[in-house]
Amino acid sequence: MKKNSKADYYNHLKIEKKWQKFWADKKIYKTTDDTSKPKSYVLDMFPYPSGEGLHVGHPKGYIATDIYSRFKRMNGYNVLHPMGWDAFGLPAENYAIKNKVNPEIAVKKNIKYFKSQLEKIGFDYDWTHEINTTDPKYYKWTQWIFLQMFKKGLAYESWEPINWCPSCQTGLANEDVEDGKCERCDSVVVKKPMRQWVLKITDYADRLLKDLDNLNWPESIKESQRNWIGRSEGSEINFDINKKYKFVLLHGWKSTGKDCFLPWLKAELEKRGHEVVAPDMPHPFLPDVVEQARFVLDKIKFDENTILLGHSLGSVVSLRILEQLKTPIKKLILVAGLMEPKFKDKERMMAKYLMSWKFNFDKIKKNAGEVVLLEDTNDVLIPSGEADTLQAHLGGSVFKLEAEKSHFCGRVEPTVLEHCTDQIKIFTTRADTLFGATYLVLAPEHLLIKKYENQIENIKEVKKYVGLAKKKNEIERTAEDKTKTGVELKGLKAINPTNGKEIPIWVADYVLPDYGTGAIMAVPAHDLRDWQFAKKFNLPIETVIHPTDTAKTLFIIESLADGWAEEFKKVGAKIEPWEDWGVILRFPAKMIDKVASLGQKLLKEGNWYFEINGAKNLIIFKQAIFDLNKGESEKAKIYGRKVGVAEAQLDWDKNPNPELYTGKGTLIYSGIFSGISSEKAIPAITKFVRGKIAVKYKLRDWVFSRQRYWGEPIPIIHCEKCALNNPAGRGIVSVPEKDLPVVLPKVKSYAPTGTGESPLADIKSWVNVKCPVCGDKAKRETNTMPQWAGSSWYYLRYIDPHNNKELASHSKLDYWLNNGVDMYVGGTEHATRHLIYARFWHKFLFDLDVVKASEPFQQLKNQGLILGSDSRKMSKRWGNVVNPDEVVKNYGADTLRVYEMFMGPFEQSATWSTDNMIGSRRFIERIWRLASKVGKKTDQVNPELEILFNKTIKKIGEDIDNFSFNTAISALMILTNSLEKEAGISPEKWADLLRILAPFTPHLAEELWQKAGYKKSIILERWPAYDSAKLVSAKAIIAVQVNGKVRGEIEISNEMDESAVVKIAIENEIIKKWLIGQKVKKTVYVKGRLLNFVV
RNA sequence: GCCGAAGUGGCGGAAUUGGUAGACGCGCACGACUCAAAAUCGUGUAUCGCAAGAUGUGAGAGUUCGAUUCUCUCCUUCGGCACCA
Repeated sequence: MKKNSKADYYNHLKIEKKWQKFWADKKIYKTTDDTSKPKSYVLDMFPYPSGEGLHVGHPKGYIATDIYSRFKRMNGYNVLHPMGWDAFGLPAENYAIKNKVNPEIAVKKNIKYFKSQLEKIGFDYDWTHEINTTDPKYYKWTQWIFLQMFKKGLAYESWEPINWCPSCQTGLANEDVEDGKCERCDSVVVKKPMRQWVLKITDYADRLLKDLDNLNWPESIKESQRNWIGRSEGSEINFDINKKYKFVLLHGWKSTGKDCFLPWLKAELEKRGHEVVAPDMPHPFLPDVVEQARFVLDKIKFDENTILLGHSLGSVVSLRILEQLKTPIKKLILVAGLMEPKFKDKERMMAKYLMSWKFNFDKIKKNAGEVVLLEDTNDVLIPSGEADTLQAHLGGSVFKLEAEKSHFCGRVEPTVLEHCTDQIKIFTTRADTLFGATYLVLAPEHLLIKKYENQIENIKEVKKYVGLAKKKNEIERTAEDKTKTGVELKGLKAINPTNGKEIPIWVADYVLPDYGTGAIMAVPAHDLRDWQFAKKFNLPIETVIHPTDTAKTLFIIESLADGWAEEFKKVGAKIEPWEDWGVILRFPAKMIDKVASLGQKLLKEGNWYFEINGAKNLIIFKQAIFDLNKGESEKAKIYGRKVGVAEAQLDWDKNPNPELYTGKGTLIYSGIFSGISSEKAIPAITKFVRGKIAVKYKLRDWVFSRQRYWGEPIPIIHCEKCALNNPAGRGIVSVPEKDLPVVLPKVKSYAPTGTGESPLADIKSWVNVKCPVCGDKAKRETNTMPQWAGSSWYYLRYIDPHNNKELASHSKLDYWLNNGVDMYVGGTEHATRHLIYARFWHKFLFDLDVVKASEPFQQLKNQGLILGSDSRKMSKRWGNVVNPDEVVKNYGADTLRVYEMFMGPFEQSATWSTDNMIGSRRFIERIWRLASKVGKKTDQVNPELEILFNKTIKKIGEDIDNFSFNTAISALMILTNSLEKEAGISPEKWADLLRILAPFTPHLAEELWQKAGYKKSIILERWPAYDSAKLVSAKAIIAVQVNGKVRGEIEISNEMDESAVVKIAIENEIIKKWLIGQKVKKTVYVKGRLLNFVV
């Protein structure tokens, strides 16, 4: 008390209040749009203003951005560091329901409290940029963005079953569900079919994934997003269904024999077991349709199992035939069909006069069964749109395709074949295992089950299973110890396209309806789930992949010259005779190199060898000679197959007890693909079975409707009259932009109705409106947007928060967001929701040319949690919440700031300890006391201090840039410790210290700055520069090692070269002791660090 | 199961183009100041050992003159995804 007069006492309450008022009065932190300066946009994830207020964990990120933004200001940047409120959402609404008050009121109160808490910590926010997502002036633009998405087809209505939380009484997005439970309340989510608005985020899946690579974000967040998007590349492959039909194929004008795809189609269909008749028509060069129809009817019987296919003029014949039938056929396929003489070439226009073009379409329609119309988009003979005309008379489905040759004149027309047979499309990432597909599995929701209802023998059993599966919720369906259930669709079989084998079709709930095609091929030998299923239901298991690294390698030669057998045995080969013409050598894969070099020697002695497809198979032929160096490997392979090498491989590894192997490897038992690697087989087999490479994502479209009150109304109007006028548009009319915002009305009851309608539906005066298009009676959409809507674009509004013409001015957006937000800080909990949604919206706005950069947040940092003193998450439930107001009151805002930054690495979680905080308080008080030394004369100048100052200034700058605040503060403490040892501090050094301290402890720095006689705010000062020539001291103490162990220390000066340093070292008494009697083999000198003697 | 991050004193943590492990802070011990206490200041503080010295960064191996840092195998903790074909 005697030493410290009252005025000298560090009174944090007084000082902090004083400077907070000063900053506010002088508008120190006002952001300007001065575009001559470089900009730095520093952003915090804005809080949801809950009733509980902030706890000490919340400000951790805000303190970091505050330090960072102050540092940027001092380095000449124009800084935007705003704050606002994400205030829509369930807690406010639930509070409103309970207390029967408008949530607006609670939100206002909470914001006021939050703001007062933040202001006490001394942040440099420019409050003139404050925003609130529940302000109609703000959500006007949220609605506007929604409308732009609607216009582009990215917002659509859907009736698909969605996740419904029975407790929150609202639909949820996929992202809101964790382990089948509602993320918010932990209730088990159920599937509920209902009308909802959905945003097509999947259109952006590829870009959302790719652009992650260039972001300066924590790897873990990027990885989470990659997992969430879940891209997988695979193949879509069609499996024919084995229903056998009688096909009647009718060719067109002149298109007989080889000029047409029909012979090929006939062969393909016959291969699949169908009966096919393809008659050659009479007078093909001068056709008479009536005559041809009669000809066919005389020759061929039609029944309910017949499929009639007509190509070109053959389609006209088909129509004539159908007119005359007594009973309907199965299916009519018209390929490049026509019903009027509309040929483009003159010769064929004769047809107009050759025959009658009048048809009894009622009769035809009755007899046609299922109708399929195929049109070539590049048809040179008949005009486009003919299929549509036919459809108008016959019904059925039109497919507009690109034929192999115009007018379907290719000799091979796969698309036609596809429409002839019924198929199941599957998605697989392992097309290499296709030969091992022994059954198919459909999801219970698969449409095919309904289509084949009449042909499934056990349809009752199937329907029962499907019904049960649909009732199950996500948890029941996926968890349950993963026990497999399922039912076979009896009477139906699929055909494995690789080998034509019939395989059973099952329905099982382990196949999900909304991923891939909702159907899979099951390869039990190489997939765990299929394996479990096959074991349970006793389905065949066929091994087709062998692990490459453990594979025995096969080696076939015709005969071995003398001595060679011995050579091969030496490298571990076993030799057996093969067939009646050669021998097989088997050897472990790891010996491949040695065997190969023996093979090389054989080659030189006049034998020839080749390697099949890079698999570790070595095959030598004596009689056939193929020189691989002359590019004859293909020929050699063909020869190999001819002499049965591929077959030999099939026999080689037959295992009566197949085992599960899910890895990739070398193909076996896969026909001509045997011996090649999985990687090569995937595209090759896909092509072989006419599948196509396809990409699937796990990401689902964003369910955007909430059946709750407290959210942005979706700006859509439903009009029945418009729906009648234009059925395709379904009467969905967007609210005209001039009528935005659609303001959330006041209601009597905020409680959700539970019926899937929002409480807004009850307000007749609000719901009933005039249709903006036709003026008729219409109704407003009553769903609201999810909480994530407002936060998906808020960083844009901060830039120009009061603009009532646009969401923000173009020029300001260009300046502040030319490369996105520079620094974004928040918690990891937003990895797969806010951060994906915001990227999606930003990319959409980028496509609209609203923003310049394709990504919103260039750099992202995640703050670690602050846990309660019991190491649990701070929560009212545990009673471990610490209110920053208390800490600020008792220890001061600056102490809180230093402590939170010094607790540990920024991204790591740390346990709160009020005891530990005392260190930060002491540090601040030590600096306070240091002020008394300023200007006092020092006895002698300390050159080391100069070095330390320069080093510290450099380090702090780098550390702030890297968010390494804990080490920055440590460096400040080291500097302070050394200054305490000085008798006096020069005013210049003092000013430097205060300036590097200012971002961390702004109140303290301002106070001491003012005391030192400066008038302007310290935050307007420039960051001190360091002298890079003064970073290393002239003298250094280095370690001396003997054989890598530290044995002593010596003092050297920096200019000394190695020999000088060695000289000092060997004269050192302690070192000497370790070198006596030893011979120094080598010395290693690391400049300024250490010297090592190797003895 | 797949992917990612991490494991260092009593505690929070520091140190990476491979170069003195434990900076800085908390705590603790002793001392100074005081009638006394608090505050403050000083000294010490990885482990074993009186010492010389030995050991030591989750475990084990390897590369190297030298490894917390690089390679391999394994263990533990945390996070993401998960019947996703």
